[in-house]
Formats: sequence, structure tokens, C-alpha cells
Amino acid sequence: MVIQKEVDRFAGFLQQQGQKLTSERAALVREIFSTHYHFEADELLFKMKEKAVKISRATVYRTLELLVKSGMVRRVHLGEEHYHYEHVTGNSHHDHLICTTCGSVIEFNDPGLEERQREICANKRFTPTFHNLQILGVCAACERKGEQPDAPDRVKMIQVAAMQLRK
Amino acid sequence: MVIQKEVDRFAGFLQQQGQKLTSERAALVREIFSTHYHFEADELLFKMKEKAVKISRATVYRTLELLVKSGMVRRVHLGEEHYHYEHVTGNSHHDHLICTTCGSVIEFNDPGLEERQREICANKRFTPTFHNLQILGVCAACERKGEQPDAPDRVKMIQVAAMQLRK
DNA sequence: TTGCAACTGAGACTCAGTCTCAACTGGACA
DNA sequence: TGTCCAGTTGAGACTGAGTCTCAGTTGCAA
Repeated sequence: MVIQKEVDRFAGFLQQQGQKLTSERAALVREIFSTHYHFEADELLFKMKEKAVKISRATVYRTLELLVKSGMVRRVHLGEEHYHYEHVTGNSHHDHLICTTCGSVIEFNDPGLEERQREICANKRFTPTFHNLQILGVCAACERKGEQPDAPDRVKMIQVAAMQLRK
Repeated sequence: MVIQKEVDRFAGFLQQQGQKLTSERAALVREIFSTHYHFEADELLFKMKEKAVKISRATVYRTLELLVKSGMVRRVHLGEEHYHYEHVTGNSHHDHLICTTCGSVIEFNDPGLEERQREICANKRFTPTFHNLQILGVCAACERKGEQPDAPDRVKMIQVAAMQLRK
């Protein structure tokens, strides 16, 4: 099973660091790699509570940090909000088109763009390690519907749920 | 004087909105357009206190919002931290190379890169309105010195100052 | 068993940014 | 002048994402 492979990969990383794979950490890895691609820390916390898996906020953040360290998860800024995370499958770096109307995120990878960036860095004698490109705009579906920009329902829902969790 | 031109431009925008140019707003515009290019809200607050100009945190944020609305200032993410702002002179859009060692920010504008992005959007039937590209890495000076990544002193200094301000 | 390091949850804390509200300002009008 | 009123201000409370602390738990090796 693909997800188990990711759990094992994480276990290997932890072992290297003299750390352990606990049931909480395994559950988080499974959740991250099974259902969603881009997610927020609070969203993850909410999903775990929903599934009656008892995990604290601190553990979620701690595990995300370890996953980022291991290279299995990446921290990204989507639009102007707080952090989002995305899991990394293989080595495929990609960038994001973000619809400001419905909040949907389209990923893309363009070798030409990457090559041009390398040239720019070379010209400026800058050694790049990572880059982050977001293009904000309106997706084809919203363009057709002619909808006005608004906070997407999914985001609102998660925010409300997260607030209730904290009480 | 160039700065006065910016103050007048902001006054014109405010008038359009049925709002007024107060001495606090003018002082903030002068500060923003006179000395620094990229700045943080707290850094601005600190500079105003240094100059014995009494302006509250709320007013700083309110004025920044108005400046962003007017198109004279842009909100950007540099690296992984909170918001930064930069003032917009003319229409020159640009992107950022961010040195993770010394924290310096190098701006660049590359028409080829912009063109490639437009092509990608066209392919995906996505209508772009704005984009945001940060390339993280090590600048030439730090590469020469062979320094280790660290939080830049300037940033630390501002953080300490901002904390003391809040007391 | 015991010792010990890694780990956990609960909740306090931090900090950038927002909101609220009473007080102030300055122009319009009587 | 006086007063009305919309726009603005500062002080400080509040919000929410993320971090830190600490006492209790777990699980492995000796």
C-alpha cells in the first residue's frame, strides 16, 4: 500500500535521528498522505478529532516540523494567509495557480520557467536553494460563471471548525 | 521634492474616497518613501517613535491598508515570516532573491520570465491578476564569506525593539 | 524491576494583526 | 460663535496561528 510506504519512509528518517515512530506520528502521516494534498495545521487537527484520534495541537505542529525536516512535507504560502502544507511525492517540485474566487489551487511544473530562474540567479551570482511562485487570478470555471471573489466555503468551514475545537 | 509628490498622490486618492490626509498619514507616507524599501509594520512603528512622532499601532496598520488599496504600497511575503511591505514606484513589478544567510533582498525583473508565466496561464485557461516569486538561496557576498545561515542581525534588532515598544 | 530518553497532552504564552470605543478634529452650516 | 457630524485617532483588549513548558506516560535496554 502506498501510504504504508510513506509511514515506513518517515520511520526510517526518525530512526536516523534517534527518534521513534509513535502511533500518533503514524496516524498523522497516514492522514496527510491518504486524503488531501494542500492542508493547514488546524485542518489536520480537525480531521483527527473527527476520526476520534486523540492528538494535541502541539503534537501536530511537532510532527509537521519533523515531516518538513525529512523532506516529505513542504511548507508553502498560498495567497496571503497563514502557512499551508503539502506532501511531497517523489521529487516533483511545482508551483501554484491560485484562484482568488473559489480558492482552488492548480499545480504546474514548467522546466522552461525553472531554467530561466537558474539563468537569472547565475547572472546575479546567487546560489538558489528553493523557490516559491504563486500566480493569483481567476480559474476557467469561475471565469465562465462570472463569479465575484469571495472566501471559499471550504476555507470558512475549516475556520469555524478550528475555532470550535479551541474552545 | 519626490516625497511630497507621493504625499500628494495619496492625498488625491483619499479625497476620491471622501477621506482626509491627516498629519499622521502624511508622516507615514514620508517615512515609507524616504528611507527604506522593504519594511515591516512594527519596524515602521519603531522608526516613528524614534523620531518622536506619536502614532499608534492601529493607525500604522490602517494607513498601510489604505496605501495598499491606493496601489502605492504592496504587501509581500519575503521568506517564511509575517508580512512585509514595499512601496511601489512607477509600475515596475519585480520579484525577489532572498539570501537565507544575511537576510538581504535582491530585486529583479525579467520580461522572459513574465512572458513564460503568461503562456502557462493561457495553457491552463487561467486569468492571472498578480504573481509572487521568491527565490531563496545564498547571495554572492555570503557565498564568498562561507557564512552559515542565521537570522540576520537587523531583523533581530527590530524584533527586540518592537517587543520593548509593546511594553 | 528500574532508569532514562523520547514523547505526549493541556494549556499558558507569544506576536502580528484587527477590532472597539471614547475622545478629538475640523469643516459646514445656522 | 456655537453645534453638528463624519472622519480620525490612540489605547488597549482581542484574535488566531504557532510555540513553549511541564508533568505525566511510554517503551526499550540493562
